[in-house]
Amino acid sequence: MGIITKKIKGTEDVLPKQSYRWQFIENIMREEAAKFGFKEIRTPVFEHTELFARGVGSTTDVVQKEMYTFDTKGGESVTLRPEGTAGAARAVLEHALTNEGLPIKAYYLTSCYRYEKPQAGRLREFHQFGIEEYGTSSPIADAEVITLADSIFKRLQIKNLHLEINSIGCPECRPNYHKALRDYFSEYKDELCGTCITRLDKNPMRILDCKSPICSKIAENAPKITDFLCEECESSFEKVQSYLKIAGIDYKVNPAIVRGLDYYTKTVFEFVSDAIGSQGTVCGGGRYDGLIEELGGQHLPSLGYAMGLERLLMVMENQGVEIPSPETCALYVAGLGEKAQEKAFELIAQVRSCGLSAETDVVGRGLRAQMKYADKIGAQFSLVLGDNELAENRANVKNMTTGEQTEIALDDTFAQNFSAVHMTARFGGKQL
RNA sequence: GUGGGAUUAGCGUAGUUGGUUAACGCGCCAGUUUGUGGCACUGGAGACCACCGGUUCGAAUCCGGUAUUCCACCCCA
Repeated sequence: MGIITKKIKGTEDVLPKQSYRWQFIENIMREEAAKFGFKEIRTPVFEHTELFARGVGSTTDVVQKEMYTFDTKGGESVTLRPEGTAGAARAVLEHALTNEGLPIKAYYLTSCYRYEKPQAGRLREFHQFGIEEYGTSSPIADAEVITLADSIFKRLQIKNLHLEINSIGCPECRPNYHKALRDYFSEYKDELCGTCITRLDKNPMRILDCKSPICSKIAENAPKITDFLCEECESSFEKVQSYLKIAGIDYKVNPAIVRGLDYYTKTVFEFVSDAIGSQGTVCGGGRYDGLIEELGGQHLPSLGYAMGLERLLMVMENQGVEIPSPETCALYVAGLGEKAQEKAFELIAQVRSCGLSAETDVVGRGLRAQMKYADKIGAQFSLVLGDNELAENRANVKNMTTGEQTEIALDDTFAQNFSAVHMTARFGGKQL
């Protein structure tokens, strides 16, 4: 296959036959977000590289080795967004949205780009639904956004998701914890894996997350963040948990949950599925109270998360969740000859303006082939137009499921009458 | 970036002591006389056997490299 007919590594096409699956979950996300008072924000697919370096954190893997960065003709460095929060935060600052009242509640539904090696549940272009809430430090907000995620998963009929939460402290208490971790792990410096030795300096919390058997063995007895949280962080974490209980959401505190993006503080959480292989995190997020300040704004406590659409779809597929099929064509009009084609063209226009879908032949097929096509696209009704029908100005509308035929006049009342027949067949005569 | 598996028509597959027209199912297109789909039958289109190179009289088949894909590590959604 030549290069021009081959998609770029790590990207996916969503074909016409499949797109309804995406639309299904996207619609649910939009609806649930609206119920919780979140409005969509759309930001550009690329931003100044510096925004991600500052926002996401220049020491993170995402920034260091996974960004699609390039220079424009004007000589500025821009980057395809590797995640959604930085752009949203930038927009909040740029448009001074804080002046419109707090909290600012927004969601996004977009593509993101990371130059990673593709595998199950991981692509280079992938799609996220994300929640952003700026201007609240209250634990009730933490619980609310988690509740929103939970209600989306419920409507998606996803089973066996585990919510794991943790608190990674704030700039007040985290340094103490980092120190304790460094002291502890330094004892084992000879045994730790290579990457963990670098982590010792840069971000010792990541060692807790290491999958190497030796490191994770050592990490078992490492100091726990929960013993180092300051009063503020501790009480906040407790309140988040009590609100989750009120909401009836099961969770597990997992001290090993450490986010890989630098902006997180206090509450962090993940929803994890075991149905899709090793990339099981279907939703991840938490608080980022320092982000807006980091980007040059005033202190504005904030939080949010993102869920991966591809991963969600994979879970649903593996769990056999039934996604309602899209409506099929209500009426297919088969025409015999040019006169009939013209009439067919006129009739389908009439039906469409009545709010129903209608099609006719556009490739010049014979009657039999047209009927086969009508069957293939799942047309609910069909109608054959020939000389007889044109002469009498009447035709039979055929119910493709039952074979039953109903005679309808081919005049201005056609669409109305067809609509009535269609309605009767679909809803058993009950008008909605 | 590291490691393992895979790669034959649109899709799913068959094809080993290397031998000439690469097979099957599904799908697609058309027909089965006269104006009606699903079933059945008939016919047709569609593959330089991922790419490049090597071994050989001869390679889909053996060897090497590249690409892509799947899976795992890393990291994350």
